[in-house]
Parts: sequence; C-alpha cells; structure tokens
Amino acid sequence: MRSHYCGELNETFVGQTVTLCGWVHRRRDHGGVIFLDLRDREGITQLVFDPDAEESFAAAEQVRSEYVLQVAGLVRMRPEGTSNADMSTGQIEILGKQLTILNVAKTPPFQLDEHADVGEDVRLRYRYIDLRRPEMMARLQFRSKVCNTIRNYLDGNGFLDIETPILTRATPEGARDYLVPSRTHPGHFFALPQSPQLFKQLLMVAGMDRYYQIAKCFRDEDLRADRQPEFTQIDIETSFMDEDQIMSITEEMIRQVFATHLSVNLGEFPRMTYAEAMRRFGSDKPDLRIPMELVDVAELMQGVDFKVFSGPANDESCRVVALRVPGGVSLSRKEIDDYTRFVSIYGAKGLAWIKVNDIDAGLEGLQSPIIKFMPEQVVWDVLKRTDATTGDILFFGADKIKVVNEAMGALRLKTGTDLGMIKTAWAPLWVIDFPMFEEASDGSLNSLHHPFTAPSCSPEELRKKPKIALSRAYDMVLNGTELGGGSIRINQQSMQQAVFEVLGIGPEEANEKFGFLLSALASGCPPHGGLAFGLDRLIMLMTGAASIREVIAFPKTQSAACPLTDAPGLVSGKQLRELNIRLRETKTEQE
RNA sequence: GGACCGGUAGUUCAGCCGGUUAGAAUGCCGGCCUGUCACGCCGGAGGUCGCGGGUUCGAGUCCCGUCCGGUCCGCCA
Repeated sequence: MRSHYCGELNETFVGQTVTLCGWVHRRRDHGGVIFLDLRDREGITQLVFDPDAEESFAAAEQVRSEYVLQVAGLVRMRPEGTSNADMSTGQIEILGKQLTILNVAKTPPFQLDEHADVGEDVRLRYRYIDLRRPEMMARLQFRSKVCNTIRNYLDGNGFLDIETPILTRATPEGARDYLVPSRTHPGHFFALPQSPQLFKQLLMVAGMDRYYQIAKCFRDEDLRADRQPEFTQIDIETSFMDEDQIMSITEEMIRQVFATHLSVNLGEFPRMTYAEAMRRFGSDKPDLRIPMELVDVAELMQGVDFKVFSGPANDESCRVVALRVPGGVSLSRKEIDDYTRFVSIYGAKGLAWIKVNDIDAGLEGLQSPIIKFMPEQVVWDVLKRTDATTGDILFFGADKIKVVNEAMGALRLKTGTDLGMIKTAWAPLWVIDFPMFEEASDGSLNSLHHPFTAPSCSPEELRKKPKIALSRAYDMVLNGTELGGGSIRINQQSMQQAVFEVLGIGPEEANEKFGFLLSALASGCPPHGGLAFGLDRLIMLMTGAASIREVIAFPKTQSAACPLTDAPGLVSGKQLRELNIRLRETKTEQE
C-alpha cells in the first residue's frame, strides 16, 4: 500500500512520486491551501493540497485528526524560506495527488502534541492512542533494538535461547506468587514464575552449558515507579565459569548496548564490596555520580550525649555518621525541616546539623542546634574528619546501623540531586561479597540473595558462622539502580543442605519443596552460575524515562490493574465451578 | 498495611476567608483565510465540581467516609 515511511523522506527523494500511509497528526487549513502532517512509525511528513487538484483537495477538507490516509504525491523541496529546521523531513513536502481515507477516527480523547501534558490514567486508558505519540513510539523501538543487540551478543557467545514454563510451582521463598488454578487437579494451583531460576539451573544440569532468555517474570507485590507485577528479565546462566568470567562477559554485553545505542563508552566497571558500599554510601546500590560519602564519626563522639542527635545509645548495633553537603549553608530552616521529615520516613528520629559559615572564625563561624552540647575539640575533630569547609553543612545520623544507612544513604541521594551535584552521566559498578544471610527481626536468618547462592566458604564454616559468611553473588549497579544480579550457584548437595539448615528448612521440608533440585544436584550438576538483568529498568535508565510504565507498552497501575482492559475482572460462576473454586462472597460476572 | 499529594468542560488547569450565573487555555463544531508548521481571525457548543453522608440560610470550597490515580515506607531482589 505504500512505497515509503513518512519519516524516511528527505531531499534525495525530490522528484519522486511516493505513496505514504499514516495518521493525520495535524491539519492546517488555509482555505486556499491545506497542509496535513502525516505520521507513521518512522516520523512525520508535510503534505500539501492545492485547489488545482480538485478531488484530493476536497478529500483533504474532510480529513480530521487521526484519520488513516493513503496519499500518493510528488516529493518536492519546500519553497524558499518555508523549510522547518525542527523536522527531519523539514526540507521537503509532498504535493498530494491522490488521497484515500482508509479510515475515519473519533476525536482523540487527548491531543497527541508533544506540548500536551496529559494525565497518565487517561493515557493508559487509551494506550493504543498514547503509543502513537512519537515519544512512546521511539521508546518501544529503542527497547526492541536493545533486545536485538543483546540477543546477537549472547548468540555470538554461544548462549542458547530456551523457553521455560510460565505455569509452574509455587515457591515458598521470596515474593508472593500469582496463582493459576488447575482445572484438572481440583484444589491445586500453578504459580507464575517469579523468575526462571530453578529451571535455568536444571538446564545447566542437563548440559545446555550456556542459556539465556528474555523472560517475563511475575511478582504479586506492591508496585513502585520502577516496579511492575509483570516485568522482563534478561536471564542468563552458564556452566564452568567463575564469577569473574560471568561478570566480565555480562559487563561487556552492557558496554556494547550502551556503545551501540547511546554512543556511550562505560569503560571498565569498578568493583566494590558490599561492606564498603554500605560504609561509604549506606546502600548496596550506591549512586556513584554523587560526590558525597558518609563519614563515620562515632569514636570522635565519645562522651557526647547522643540524645542531642535524637538517636539511641552508642553501642555495637549503632552507627554515627556525618554527611558533608558542599554548599549546604544556603539551605533554609524550612529546607532543613523538610530533610528532617524526609529522613523520618526511614525511621530516623531527628537530623542534627552544623552549618560552616566561616571555617576560620572559630565557633562564631558555625551555626548549629547541637554544638553547645559538644566539647569544642569534638566539633573541630569532626569538621576535620569530614574535610568540612566554609559553605558546607554537615548532617548527622546516629541510630541503629540499618536506620542510619537507609536514612543517611537516602539523604545523600536527595541532597545530591536537589543541589545539582550530578555531573557525570553514567556511573556503573559491581557490588560483590554480599553476606549470605540477613537477620530478621525475630533473629532468624534469611537469604540475602536466594537459597541457591553459593557461599565463599565451606559447609562447615557456614554452619559455624553463618552471620559473617559471604556469598559468591554480584550485583551490577548503574546510577544507583540495581540493573542486574546473580551468583555462582550451589552445585553440591551437601552445601545446599547446609544452607537449608541455616535457614531453618528441615530435610523433609527441603525435600518436599526442592526435592527435584536436590536430586538434580546429586545427578551430575556442573559448577554454574548466572545473572539476571531487569530489562525494563535498563531501558528506563537508557531513555531517561521517569517511570517503568513509560517503557512498557501496556503497564499496570499502582493497584496492579489495567485501565485499558479493566483487568483483573470478575469471572462467571461457570468458570469458577470448573475450577472448583468458591468465593467467600458471591461476586461473579452476571451470566 | 501505613504516610503524603491529587481528582472541576474531551484535555491541562484556575476557582481566595463558604456567597448568588463555575472560569481560562487548548481541543471540538461552524464561518473566513493560498505557505503554514502548536497557522491565524470571528462565532458556537461543551460541567453528576470522583462518589456518599454531614455541618450551614447557603458547599466546588469546611468535616467524615469511600473509590480512583500518583510518590514513598513496609513488602519486593
């Protein structure tokens, strides 16, 4: 039906007769001459209709926004002085000879203008129109191209694309499962996979050697700006590679993606231990673009009554840090109050501060609600430790380690962003040497990663000192976002049993839930490991999108619903009966 | 489960300390216009102020509840 895309035309086509198909982006009717901007996937081209061409001119008068047209016409240069530098096709125009209205369209519910500011709920309800906007079109095209690069890279490195089941077994660990009732097994349920984790390990046992999949994953948890209940993972697993090799091959993949699609050279990714990341940034996914660090000052503060920081006593489970914010003296009382409220979200009970108005003026040069409670020498020691100078503000966090890390880590990000400290565009790194377990509030241990992650110690050591055991896990972090994470997996049954023991999963329970995995480990399981990237987050970062919904064609709202299809919906009583399901309240679709 | 922000024309918003006929822009419809490009000019239509209750002589405005959307905490790797 067409000879070219709208967006691909330029001066080199002048003199050719072309046929275009597309949507009416805008109509400018001057009475004697009509301009139509025709839009398709690749861009927009201006069509001109003259009264001389009676038939097509009459048709052009009937046309409205978003009508679908087929137009044949002559490509010509625009008259002197009427070119449009803002359009890639702005040098040329199509003199319309024949216009066929392929379909009419209702008046769109919102303008497709780049200038129109439309609420997201409206956009999602009419997503098929929203996706016509060049911005959305470009993001999804970008996503497709990135996937293509990734596939080519992995194919080129011998990885096999293998599908794993969507209908699988509920897992006790991790997030809530989406359940699917089984008709043929009354009372039994499938679960949608939270990730293909166990299957990809079984593929390694099977000898597939290198596997990848761009896989949909499902988690029935509350949503965030960067979290959807169904999302896409670039899932990778390989046998006979250690963590260095896996990191290096996947790092190269991400480097190529950035080089190909953003012309950005990410360089070699630095590596940082989990302990260092927590100490310097209060986070296991530090944003290295922000040039500030948390500085421990607990031992300088001996003898200071910590009540002035609103924190608890100074003991082993606590941490006292200072965050030096350059230029922070300009913060108003209200702004500081806002930051205080901000850290309280993370459980901090207050936010002490010292403004350095003039570092050379003694105590007179400082302004602070707390220094009157501190010996003067302590004040100067702290300023020295943090390299504080005129114009800075110091914020203090003193509380349980977890609270200080979360609150002060978040404050670092917020003040850094607010004060415009982000200068470099991209700051990738690997975080390594994660602890195997974290302690829950009831004292029990949970896997920090997942229970199939290999520790970097023997089963005996693991049993003896589980709290300090490190894992062979690694996370790729970019600009404070966890792009991907993985680990070397356990491939020895004895080790797997040790981990289950520490987690308090008895042999029977382990057998019931993971019997197939234990059996596989005992059936010639090669050393293996892998990694999974969040594709949506990767695309979000690369396109600068404000939310994950902007890079997904049909996303869910925060309440995990789809405004377009109105899913989830009620189902008929017949469907429920077939599935042997009875609802507590009889809410079904009218039959 | 919790905190906060929002919901007024198709769309984006304004609407003050509660006051009489709820506005603007844009879109839409009609008319005019031969070089615009977010075309321009003239005219017109368009409202369950999310929903329910309460206070009041009077509620878009105040109070309570509820639904929806969003950001975050919890949750989630």
